Amino acid sequence: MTDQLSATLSALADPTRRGILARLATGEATVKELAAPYEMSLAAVSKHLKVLEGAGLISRSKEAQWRPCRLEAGPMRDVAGWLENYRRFWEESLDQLEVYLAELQKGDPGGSKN
Amino acid sequence: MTDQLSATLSALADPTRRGILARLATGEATVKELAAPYEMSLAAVSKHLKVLEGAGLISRSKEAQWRPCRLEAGPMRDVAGWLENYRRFWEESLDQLEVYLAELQKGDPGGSKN
DNA sequence: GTCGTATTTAACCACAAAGTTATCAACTTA
DNA sequence: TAAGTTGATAACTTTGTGGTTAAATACGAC
Repeated sequence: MTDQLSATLSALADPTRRGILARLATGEATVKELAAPYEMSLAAVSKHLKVLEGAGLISRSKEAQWRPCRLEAGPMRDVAGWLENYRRFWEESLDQLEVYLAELQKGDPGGSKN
Repeated sequence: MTDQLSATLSALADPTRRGILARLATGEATVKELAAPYEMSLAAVSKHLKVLEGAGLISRSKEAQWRPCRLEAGPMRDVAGWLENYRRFWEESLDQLEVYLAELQKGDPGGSKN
């Protein structure tokens, strides 16, 4: 799992980490603040932050004894870009569903035109 | 990792599995065909396919002793949808970069207008 | 310097993931 | 029926992940 895209997807695959990102979308926050909504220990959240930082999804600054985190959405752009390769497939399948539904409504006159 | 989005992201986080999906984007393929590009055993690829199927990213039909796989891109749409929540952040950061570069070119007359 | 707060690190545990080889099952064909 | 092909499954090993508690670090306040 050495490549960047894998690291990003893997970081995003955890609901706790996605929750942290959602919180950071509203602005910077300290580790303690980020940990508040979760029942797990602060150490566990700290590890999640390390994963997110490793994937480049957050950055951390220093401010006295606090280490405020901020969202860095750059890597998500890469994911979105990769997904674009497949957009036509999920749109296509919608199209096919629409075609199917249309055929149903017409009473299927000529059902299989392929 | 019970939720659908986590399952999808986790399935996509593996480069072998993404390779398999890329191959399937060109059309249906059997397990053996999908395994050909990789050095790992057929059993390992079979497990990857199970993960992809579990995430709803592929479907498998039966055809004699073959089990041809096809791409099912539906779950990717959910990922793309989730990512949309963050698009403004990566676009915003690009904007800020552009602003910064523009200021540099102008020789920074009034550098910090915030 | 000591105390309290914020955060990280270390050591550990349980479990899941990714791979292996060997075996089994389903199907086609001779 | 026997043999070959395709694929899945079982048992196992290794490594990674997500969590724990306890100790260490960094800083501000007193």
